[in-house]
Amino acid sequence: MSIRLYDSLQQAVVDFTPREPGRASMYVCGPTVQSAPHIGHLRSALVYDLWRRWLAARGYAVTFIRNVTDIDDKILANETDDEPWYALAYRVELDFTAAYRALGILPPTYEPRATASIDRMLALIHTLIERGHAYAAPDGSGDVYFDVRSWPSYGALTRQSPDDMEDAADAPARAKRDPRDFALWKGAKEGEPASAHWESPWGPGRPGWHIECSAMAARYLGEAFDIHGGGLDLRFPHHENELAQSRAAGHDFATHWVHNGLVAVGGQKMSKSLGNSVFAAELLGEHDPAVVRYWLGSAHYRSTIDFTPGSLDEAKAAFERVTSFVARADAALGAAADVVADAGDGAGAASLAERVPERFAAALDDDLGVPQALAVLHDTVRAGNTALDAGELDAARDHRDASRAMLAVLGLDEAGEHPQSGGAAERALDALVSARIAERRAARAERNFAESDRIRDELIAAGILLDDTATSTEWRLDG
RNA sequence: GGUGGCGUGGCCGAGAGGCGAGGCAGCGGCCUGCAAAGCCGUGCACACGGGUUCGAAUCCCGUCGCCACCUCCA
Repeated sequence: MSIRLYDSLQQAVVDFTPREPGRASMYVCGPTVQSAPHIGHLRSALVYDLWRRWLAARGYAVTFIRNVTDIDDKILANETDDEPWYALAYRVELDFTAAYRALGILPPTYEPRATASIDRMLALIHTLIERGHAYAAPDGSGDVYFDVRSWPSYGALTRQSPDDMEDAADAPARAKRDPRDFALWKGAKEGEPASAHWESPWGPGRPGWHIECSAMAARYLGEAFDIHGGGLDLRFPHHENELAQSRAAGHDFATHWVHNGLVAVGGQKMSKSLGNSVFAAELLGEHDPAVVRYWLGSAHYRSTIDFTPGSLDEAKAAFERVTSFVARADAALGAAADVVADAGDGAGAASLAERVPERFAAALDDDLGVPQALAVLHDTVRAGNTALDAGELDAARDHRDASRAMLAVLGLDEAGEHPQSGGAAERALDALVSARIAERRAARAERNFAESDRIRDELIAAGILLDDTATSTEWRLDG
């Protein structure tokens, strides 16, 4: 029952083999905080959140590092007179944090910013030069490049040979030995703010994009760790370059490489030039975040998921099928139970995997098969509803508890709470609605159906749906 | 030019040689005063053409179409 995952480097589904028994270390490429988060960012974060939760549920003590790239060409390009680059980066980082939080993405063990590890990057660059895999540009620019030709296995991750690659557009203009060489360090240029420059042996400048991840992964996870994750679009050049520079520096680096599929919009790639980006703020503002989470998880993590106008409506219907069963079972069984445990770290959560059906666990063990796991969840819901219909409360309780545990593993558990059980506003609403329900029941008892239907229609118009059971009437919001 | 992926019922979306995952929508039924919710039933799906096999959506060959990456990308 070991966990299996698709390793991009080996290009095969392999057993997850932690370096230390019982521990799992993950490094995930976080965002460059240049502009507002979109659904692609959300999906990526969600994928690794699900991996992390499942590893934790399986009893691993997970160390999860996700970086923030807070110094970069594009961040500098987006600064204004009123907002310096670092303020922009920080503001956008807060947007990301808010979106992650809304979606129920657990905070990483640590979230390092690139600008806080410049010294580690410089040390790594120094090592690469010493080992003959990097060189300072001879043109006085202050740039330092990785020497692709000095590293024979360059291209291993994406199975490309440098000879077959298209030349970098900027290659001829720079003092590179090979057009494929990439910048480890970028010398300061005219017009750049002094606050974006750090001292180095090659003069003032700032780090290239890729070196930060190599440096921060080593800093917080060590020179070798278990899983490196990121979006499919980062495979090349970013991850290829990370791999090359870390290995060339003598680090074993990641054992496994995991890449998540991208999000398309109406079948098209989402891009700034097409102007079809769907931003986190609009998505989370217009839809229940739990529904967004359900939708983003409903396709396998490695496949492209397509956002279409009806996507979330369908996800909402499917998800509410589950939550309404849990609510229905709670109402029938009395007080809610106590099933949900913390899924974020290994402690106390190990038994969570034991509370989910075996088929559910097997699906997640097999390269995080969330779609198959959701099928098990829906099967459980059907069985639970059948048990409730038959008045088999013990069976219903088992199915409800199993459903709760599955929702917890998927990070969807908070959304399953009864709306009536919340804060003061909800208690007030419940009191008002319950009064109307009592009036309707009285009307029904007198077989005054015109009146009872009028009350029901009035509530529907207010966005409140009624469910009659044999003994009572439950209400829910038409969210 | 190089590398990787995809094409499954009205829609979404798993699976990977032999009982038709699951969801949404539809239709029929049960329940209900009527609804809603729920339950039961209902689909002869795997781009196309060959081949291998007792048996192919799944393996092989070819064809067509779509997509991603090749130094901005989650």
